[in-house]
Amino acid sequence: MQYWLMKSEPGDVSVDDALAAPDSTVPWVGVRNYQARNFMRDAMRIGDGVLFYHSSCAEPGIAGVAEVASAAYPDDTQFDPGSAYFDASATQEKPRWMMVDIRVLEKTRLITLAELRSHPQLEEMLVLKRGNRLSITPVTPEQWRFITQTLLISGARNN
DNA sequence: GCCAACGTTGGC
DNA sequence: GCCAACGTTGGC
Repeated sequence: MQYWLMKSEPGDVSVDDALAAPDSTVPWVGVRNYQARNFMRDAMRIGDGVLFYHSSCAEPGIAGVAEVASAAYPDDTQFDPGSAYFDASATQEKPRWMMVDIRVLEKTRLITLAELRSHPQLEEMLVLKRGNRLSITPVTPEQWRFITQTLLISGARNN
């Protein structure tokens, strides 16, 4: 069992959008970065924990808890010339980009970037590192526990 | 919209 | 394989 943080632009796919989908599950379309793809293709397992992060928006932060709901499979938008995610060098025989399905388990209070940065326990989180641009990053068990237990459960009483 | 930081591309 | 130029990310 591993843990991940996955960024999505809420104007594209938000936690609410995922919850509105059948089985609260959405395909993680559009990853076009090799490192992020490799995480999905090589390291993710069904049932892994996912922090659903809203990025490139007014209030960036963790907005939900989710899980990996499928093995990796080809992202069909790479084959679609009409898609913003089209990749001319990908073929059906040799797909370049993969994705997994993500099932949202719970919409949480928004844990903002500023709040995440305020906790020394989280200072090693990759998503908080200077210049980080990876849309998928591993989360340690300790970080996962701190966020899902301390911030979301204990913290929920204060909200 | 700005811009720092990083990833990718492509000429050599 | 180097590295400059370019494109993208994403917070502010």
